Formats: sequence, structure tokens, C-alpha cells
Amino acid sequence: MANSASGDSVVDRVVRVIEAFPEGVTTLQLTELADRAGLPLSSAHRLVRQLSHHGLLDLGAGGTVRLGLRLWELVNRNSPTLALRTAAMPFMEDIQQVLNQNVNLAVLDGWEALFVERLSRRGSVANRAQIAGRMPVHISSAGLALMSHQSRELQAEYLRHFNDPAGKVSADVVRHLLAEAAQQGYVQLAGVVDPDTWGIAVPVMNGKRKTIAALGVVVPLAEMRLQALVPALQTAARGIGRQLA
Amino acid sequence: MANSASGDSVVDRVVRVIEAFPEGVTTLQLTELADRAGLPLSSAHRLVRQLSHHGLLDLGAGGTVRLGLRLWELVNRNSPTLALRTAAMPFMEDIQQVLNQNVNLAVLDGWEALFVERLSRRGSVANRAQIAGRMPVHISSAGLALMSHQSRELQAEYLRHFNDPAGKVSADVVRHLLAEAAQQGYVQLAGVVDPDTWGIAVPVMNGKRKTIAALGVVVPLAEMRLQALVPALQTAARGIGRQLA
DNA sequence: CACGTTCTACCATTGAATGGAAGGTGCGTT
DNA sequence: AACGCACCTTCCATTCAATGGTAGAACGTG
Repeated sequence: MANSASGDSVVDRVVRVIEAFPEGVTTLQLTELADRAGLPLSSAHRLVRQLSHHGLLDLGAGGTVRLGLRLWELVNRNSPTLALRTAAMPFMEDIQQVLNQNVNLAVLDGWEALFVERLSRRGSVANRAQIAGRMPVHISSAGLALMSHQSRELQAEYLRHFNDPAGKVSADVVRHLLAEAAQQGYVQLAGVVDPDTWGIAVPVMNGKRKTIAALGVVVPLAEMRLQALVPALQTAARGIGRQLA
Repeated sequence: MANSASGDSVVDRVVRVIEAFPEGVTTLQLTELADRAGLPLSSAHRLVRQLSHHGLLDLGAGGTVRLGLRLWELVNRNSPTLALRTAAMPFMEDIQQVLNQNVNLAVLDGWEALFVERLSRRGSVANRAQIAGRMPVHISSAGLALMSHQSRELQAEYLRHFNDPAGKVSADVVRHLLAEAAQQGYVQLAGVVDPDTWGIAVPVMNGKRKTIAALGVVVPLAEMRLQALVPALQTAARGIGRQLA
């Protein structure tokens, strides 16, 4: 045995170590980390020690491992969505202030909407911000707003791969939703997670009219007023797009 | 030559690649990246390609390199400050709402305050949120609030290393500021960056009375009202600490 | 059209990465 | 108090993955 009995490179292993943390978990025991990353304990230990030396990980006493503050800093400083967030933030604040609703901003990654920023509704404790959270395209207004404005090819590809694990939604329903969204220019969707909330989202386009994000709100069922919400969102979305150009 | 003519490990190099991005820069040309990371072009190219294969980096056509969306997601999902931010967010929102001021949350990293979260003042465009930004301890209210509640040893160590690049502040002045801060339980500091603003910060302590963060506001000079601000901040800080226990 | 620049691919060389084994350490149990 | 267990940490001979100079491809430019 020498370099990697399992036939993977050092880079692969570094990635596996970072990916080993399950969602929302900040601390892992070294043994468990090695397990999850599929690495021999001594290899995991060596990698973690090296990475923690540079501050990308944090190896505490007793073998507790966390992501390093330095890694968090580096990634957020040079985030690939930095320009988008910078452009969007003032508009999101406006919406939060004027409409007093939860505002969120998402981008498309694979067949899911990835939430990049989220401002919670003033005064409401519900709807905890899930920045860096994901939602499948077909059950989120942001996801539908994003997908409905992608190229025909990508949409076809998506529908081909489509399969609802819950089995509640068929590809045809999704096709219909996408068509409707594309035609209307916004998406409204009864909350699938919380039955008492609605999601409304609109696409954000850059200078070249390419849809790069979705801007949305989550509102209590009782306060659902499309007439007020949609124009406000669309105006903000255009503002963001202009800012990006 | 074989493995690394420069005597560094693969892990070192991966770290250097990620660290190569200057603050606020999201895109780098491959050649420039190799340059900044101090790597031979072909090595840099290989590493970037491997990393982008896993989504930690994003190697676009023409050799443009960015941090990967997946890396951003992983780091923010499992952020080492997740518990702190989750506990602090509702209180920060309260302050933003009640006092209508810029609120921020910082932790101590080395001899600097690292800003972990920041809510901008409603309606104000100024004071752009600099999440993941840093400020030296001696010129930020958050930094002073943090350092003034650390152990005697750490403070001594800090003062020993202290050296103001600008040469405006002496170690003795900082010593005085720290002593005052420790005694008062809060810090007020005339904005060093912007002369028209004040910073006020208080320490956030966990269940064991260890100071783990600083909660602060940045207010326009004209609206400086310590009587209203300090108690609100202290109350919120205690609330956050309780939440963490 | 030639030249400079940058990206990408190739491949023989070799020392850095590997992981089993052994030694600590702390904790809970008998 | 002694034992057992689970986990962390270190060591080191083996060997294959990482290395980077070189060369070619793909641009853009004067």
C-alpha cells in the first residue's frame, strides 16, 4: 500500500473531508469524520491536522473537528454570488420594509433552487432563515421562476430527469407550471412545506436578459395580495438586473 | 524534480489556491491564480481542474476561476458560527427594528474582530454590509469589547504584539481603552473610518461567562444616545448568551 | 499573417502520501 | 482500584500518485 489504496487523489480526499459534515452540523468527532469521508483514521487525522494548520479546519482538543473561521471568511469574501448579493441587498431591504414580508434570493444549481440570501419578516420568528438551503425546483416558487426562464434544452433535460420522490407531482403538472410561469412572468405557489403560506417569486435577469436568480417572498395565506406583491417584486427584480449591468 | 520542488504538500497547495483570491475578488485568470499561489502553471491547472470537478472551484471556459457554489453552500451550511448566528439573529432584528440602527455581530480572530453578521439600518444605504470583513481590535468598538473581556494572558500577549501601522495610537492608549471597556461593560468609540459615526459594542457571553462575541451598533453622530443604546444592547447580549446555553 | 499570451495535455521521474500497528489518554464499569 | 473500551495520536517502511518542464492548441492583437 502506498498512495491511496482506494485509488483517489489527495484532492479528492480533502473534498470528502469538507463534504463529510451533514447539513447544519458544525462539529464532528475525528473518528466519525473518517467514517463519513471513507478514510482510514490515520489518514483522516493527518489531513485534518494539515488543514487545521492553515485554518481551513479547526481541530480542537479531543479530536473535535469544525470548519475553520478562516475558510468561512475566505469563502464569504470571495463568494461567487458576491456581485449578485451586493446588487440585490438594497432592493431586498426595500421589500422587507415596505411589504413587511420574508424576502429571499435564490439561484439555480442543478435541479434545485439554492437560497443565497434571506431577510426574515420583521417581528416574525417563524420561517427561520435558511441561507445556503435548497429546495427542489418543482415545489418552490423560486425554483419554478428560475427554471421557467431557462433555455428549452435545459428545461427538457430537467423534465426528462424529473421524478418526484414523494410521488405527488407528475412531470406533466410541472410542465404546466413552468409554461404558466413563463407566460405570466411570476410564480405563485401554495406553500408545500407550510400549508398556511404562499410563495411568490419573479426572475431576475442580467443585462443580456439571461435569468440568473429569483427574487421571492413568503407570505401568510391571509395576507396574500398579488396585486401589491407582484409589481413590487418585478420592479425590484428589474432594479437588481440594472445594477448588475 | 518530483513531488513538489518547493517542499510543500498537496494540502498546502490546495489552501494556497483558495487563499489566492484577494478580498472581494470573485474571478481570477488561471495564470494570475498560479502566480498568486506561487505554483507552476501546469500544477495550478491540474489542481484547479480537480477541485472544480468536485464543485469547490469553478473553472470556466478560457481559464476563469471562481470559488464554487458548492463550496459556498457547504461552508455556510456548516459554518462554525452557525449556532451563534442562529441565537443572535432574532435579537439583532429586534435592535434593528426598535432602534433603527446598523447592527453587527463580531468574533475575535487573532488581533482582529471578524464580522459574522450585519443588518443594515432600514432605509440607509450607507455603511454597506461587510460580512466576513475584519477590523483591528484597537480601532473598532467590537474589537475592544471582545479583547477587554479576554484572559489577562491573552490581553498581555496582544499588547506585547501591538503596533499601530498608522502610528496614531500607542499601546498605552489601547491599554487604557481596554481597562475602561472592562470596567464599564461596553465600548463607545468615535468612528475611525467615518468621522460622523459612532460605534457602540457590548460583549456576548456564553453560559460559562466566557466572551465569545460582540454585539454592536453603528450610529450617526447626531443620534448618539447612550442611555437608550447601551441597555438595549446589553439586554440583547444577555438574551443571546442565554439562548446559547 | 506573424507574434505574444494563455490555456491545455503529456509523461518519465521520484519523494511525498499512505495506513497498519503500537503507544497514549481519558472515561465509565465492575 | 484495577480493568476494559473507545478514541486520539505518532511512527515509519513501502510505493504509486504528484510533479512540472516541454510542446502543442487556441485565441486575440498589432
